[in-house]
Amino acid sequence: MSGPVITLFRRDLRLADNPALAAAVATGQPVICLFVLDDETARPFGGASRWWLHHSLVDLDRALRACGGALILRRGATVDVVADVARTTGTTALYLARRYEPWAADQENALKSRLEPEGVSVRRFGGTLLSDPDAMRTGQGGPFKVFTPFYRAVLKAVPPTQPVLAPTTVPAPADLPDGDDLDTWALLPRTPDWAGGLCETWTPGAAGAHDRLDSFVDAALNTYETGRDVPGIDGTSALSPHLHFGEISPRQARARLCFAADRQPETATGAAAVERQLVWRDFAHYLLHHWPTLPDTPFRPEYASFPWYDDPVALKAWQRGHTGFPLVDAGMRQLWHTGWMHNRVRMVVASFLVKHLMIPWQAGEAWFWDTLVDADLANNAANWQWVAGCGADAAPYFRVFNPILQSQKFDPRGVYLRRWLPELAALSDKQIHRPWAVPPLELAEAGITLGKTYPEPIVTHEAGRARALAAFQAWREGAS
DNA sequence: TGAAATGTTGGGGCG
DNA sequence: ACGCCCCAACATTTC
Repeated sequence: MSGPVITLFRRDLRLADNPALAAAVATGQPVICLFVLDDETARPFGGASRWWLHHSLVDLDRALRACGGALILRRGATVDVVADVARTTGTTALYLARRYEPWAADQENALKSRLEPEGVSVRRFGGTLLSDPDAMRTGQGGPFKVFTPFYRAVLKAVPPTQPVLAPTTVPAPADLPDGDDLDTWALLPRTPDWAGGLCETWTPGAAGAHDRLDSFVDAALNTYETGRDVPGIDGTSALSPHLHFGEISPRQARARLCFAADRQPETATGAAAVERQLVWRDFAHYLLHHWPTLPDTPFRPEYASFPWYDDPVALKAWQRGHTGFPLVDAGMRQLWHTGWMHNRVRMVVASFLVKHLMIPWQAGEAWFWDTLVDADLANNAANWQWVAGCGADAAPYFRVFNPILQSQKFDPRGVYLRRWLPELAALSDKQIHRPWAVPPLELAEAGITLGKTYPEPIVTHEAGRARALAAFQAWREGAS
């Protein structure tokens, strides 16, 4: 009688299309499903992520119980915890999905070197990304630094395939190892409980992920290519947190889009555009895998000497949505309330922080890390660096988003602005994008007192833009 | 996966 | 008829 095997769940909190779990079940041995809360090896979860993780673990445990398994929860350094569970249960093999954070390779190697001398084989699987970052190379043999060639290479190397079905049973060993009670991890906010908006917005877990994908395919896929830029409608998939925690795999999402029955031409267009976004996700993880310093250090090293400002007052105004620019403030308040922000608005608020306020992108990255339910080290770092101009294939520093134009262009009726800034709701569609330019009488009629009910702009667009461009030019001349 | 400044063109009003 | 100007529309370049 051989001992059990361990499936280590990390960012793959699902049963279907989970290669590591499928391989563990295929051994025919009992399977110990283990999740380790490891605040020692990895960067600790942000607040919003902890809320999501709690509910996702509840859902995964429920799904496992429905097919004869159970989820064992432990806390500590992953290598120590796994070694302990393996020793006390007579485990013969460990199955896990690879991760690509800077610490991941070390951790996976440490698991190998600790467990294999004790007779526990370690097998790593994919499933978190569409592509294998080690397999994707340019013609010269180096790693990609530009998105478009990477995108083409991924589409060529990884055609859409059908996901693997969930196992019907996950046989648990007769003697389950001890695990923590999830509530003792205190992942949910207590005093104060700020999670109300999150609860209203999200259903963490695999079932919630597939419901979300279904409703997206029904309601928004055909218009995705243009609708994805309109923050006032549900034009995006909003799958990001589900993908981050692996409640749904990118292959599952892609297959649902690409193999949809009775596809119309616009369905194919929308599917291709979503697929492109999934490859952006792969690209961010690819960059992080090959450049582990991406979360802290500019990809273009010369940016280390860029003269960023240390401005805690402006940073706080940005965080709280008190900049005086309606689109920026609406975005930051959507983030605070729901743990998520529309992608178009993310670009605008990020550009505002690093250009108009000249605050380092790392400060924005840290805030997003704490407040986003989809906080993801790879996406967060790669995208902040992209906006700041110091990333791979980045927008140049002088590309400054105009928060007023973006507002007029993508939210012309002020639908998004009114949803998140009710204090401006009485302004007209024309005026709501720039309340500081509204005549005093009309402001009064709309019940607005600038500086009281809604802030004055903390910097004008023209001055902020000019300051950023001047700093950029002076820095470049000084560097050369 | 910009925006603003600058340059070019062409239609139409008008002396 | 012609030249001149204005300006919108579009293209290019510059930040």
